[in-house]
Amino acid sequence: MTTIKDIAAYCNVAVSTVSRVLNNHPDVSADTREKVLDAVRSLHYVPNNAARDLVLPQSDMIGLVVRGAENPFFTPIIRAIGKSCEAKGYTMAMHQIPAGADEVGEGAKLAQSKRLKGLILLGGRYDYTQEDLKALGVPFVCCTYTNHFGDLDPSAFSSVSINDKAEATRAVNKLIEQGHTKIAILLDSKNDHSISERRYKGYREALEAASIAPDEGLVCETGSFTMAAAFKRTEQLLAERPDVTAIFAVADTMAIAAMKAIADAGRSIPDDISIIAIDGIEMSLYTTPTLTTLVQPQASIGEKAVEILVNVLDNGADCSHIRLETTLRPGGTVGHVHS
Amino acid sequence: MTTIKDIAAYCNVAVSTVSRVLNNHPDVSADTREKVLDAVRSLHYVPNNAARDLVLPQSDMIGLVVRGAENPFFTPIIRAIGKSCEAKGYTMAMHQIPAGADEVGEGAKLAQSKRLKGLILLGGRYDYTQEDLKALGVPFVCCTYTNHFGDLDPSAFSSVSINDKAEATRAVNKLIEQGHTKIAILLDSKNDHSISERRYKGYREALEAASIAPDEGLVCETGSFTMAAAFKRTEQLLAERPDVTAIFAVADTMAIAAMKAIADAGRSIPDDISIIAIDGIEMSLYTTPTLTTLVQPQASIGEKAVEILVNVLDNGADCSHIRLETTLRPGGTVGHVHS
DNA sequence: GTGAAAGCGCTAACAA
DNA sequence: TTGTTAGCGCTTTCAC
Repeated sequence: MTTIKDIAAYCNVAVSTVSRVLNNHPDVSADTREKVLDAVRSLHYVPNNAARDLVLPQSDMIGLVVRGAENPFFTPIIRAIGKSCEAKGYTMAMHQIPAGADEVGEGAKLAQSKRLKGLILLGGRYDYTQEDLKALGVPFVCCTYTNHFGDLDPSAFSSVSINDKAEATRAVNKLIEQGHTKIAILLDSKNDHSISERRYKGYREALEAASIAPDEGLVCETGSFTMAAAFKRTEQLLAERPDVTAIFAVADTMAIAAMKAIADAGRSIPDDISIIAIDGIEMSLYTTPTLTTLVQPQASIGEKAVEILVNVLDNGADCSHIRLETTLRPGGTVGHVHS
Repeated sequence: MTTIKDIAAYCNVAVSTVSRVLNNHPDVSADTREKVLDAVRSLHYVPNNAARDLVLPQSDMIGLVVRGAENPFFTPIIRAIGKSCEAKGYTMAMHQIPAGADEVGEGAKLAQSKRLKGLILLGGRYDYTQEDLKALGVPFVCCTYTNHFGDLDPSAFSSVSINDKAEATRAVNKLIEQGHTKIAILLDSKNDHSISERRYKGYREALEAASIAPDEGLVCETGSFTMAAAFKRTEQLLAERPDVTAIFAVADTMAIAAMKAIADAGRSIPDDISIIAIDGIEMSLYTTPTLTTLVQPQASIGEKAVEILVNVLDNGADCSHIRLETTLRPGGTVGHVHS
């Protein structure tokens, strides 16, 4: 393995000179610079990041901890975060963890072991406590969620998300407007302390405002965000409740699985069953009919997250919370009730 | 930041003792071990990987370079690779690069800067030259592809993939069996030196074997693997060639986009147009009708890749090439020709 | 069973 | 403009 020492020896200069060239310091003569650069190429030198990280007080890295990276909803957000980091002169280090894992613990480890400057947590829990964050030690922003169930002081963390409850209400209202009253909700769990719980609250509020009595038989918990679970649960719903005329799915993926179950059962969308969701993943543009959904501004979510963090890092700005709005993308899955 | 020095001071032992405890060396008294472990917890110690990597001759890391990670086809493979690495006592370091980027160059950098033991390249090019691999320096395995267009000596690299050409032939034969002769192919490019080119060859062979004259008007190049491009190109095909009765898409995502274009054009699947693809992503289970596709054994692909690499690493085994087979998953998108 | 000390590759004072 | 050197946190001989 080639090191700067080898380069230095090869060029008859000191290691510090090589280091200066490598880091684009100004105080090097053009001659020396060229000589070193040549040696770098011909000796196939590649910097050892471990050594660099070790000596540098901090890296220029922003850590991204993604919880459940198999979720296609995150893909465009991740891309946006990567691009924004680069544009601001930072490097993004992504770390994927399973859907159930502890993003704060992982983030803390990442932050220390890689000397991160800051952290973006994508798709985490809504219930951090002050205690949880003790270990973190660097500024961070919660991306796609905030801290509804924890006891965090809003001035101690940042977040970018939609208003899950309000958007859910808005989605369900679209169904109510069409005359639906037998409206099912398809969710992970009523009390997952995460988006399902928040969106369930919004669903209940919409029903209440329209004086529709809640109906436990229409609350379809799946126990996960997988399409397979959503499919099975929808089959069950259709079998048990022939009176249902509309479904609100808390995620596009679940809605797509539900649409399949509905089609398989020989019912038609939207004539027999209407369906609406929240997310706006690429795939939902290609269902037949096109899924009606509240599209989250995925790129903006990613960009804003980086913006907030960099502002804190570079300018010592205060923490902030951004609530973005969804855009209704009318598809063909919501229609008048026929019953 | 807590270091082993702090722990050592706190416990009144030497740093070497702390290091021994941290690395599970046997020569430490139970007492000392406990004391140190306690300190680790209460001082919130997290090892600094940079320092560890620096001093260790090699890390236990296997690098994974994913080219075009937005492709949902890769998701299960990545998961399998991660799990397998862990099971074999290795750590996976994933590095995502854009669809067009140079995976070998990136891999070489990664390998040297992180002192990787080996490398898995996911979704790379088929046309490496000996020269390209000079820089790499560690054993590697090509995952989902092999070296059809380059000049590599098969004994100098490993690969896990399907036989793209043969599987494409198989897919197209399924259409021919149903009486189709006006069979379009939906692909990135006829000469992308990658899966499109290989699968195009298979398509041509199937036609030839069935004495169907090739028809350039039915070769639909999209210039990318995006769904949007596949959708547009299918619209164009339907407009220009009302005689087409079947489509072979080189990827499930493209097939799903095509199905939407067909439905939007008021044609029915499979009555008017049949469609078959290769991949078997989760989403293709939830289209209506269910997509008929040749399912790649995604988990096995990932597992085999790790197995080969670890075998080379641990046992000095030779490079090897594994060709896996797909499984036909009959859906509802292929039917008899009606014309 | 434990400690002292060398050194991994690199950067950044400080000297020259 | 360049060289010398200390030290980042860690592991690992080599003594004791």
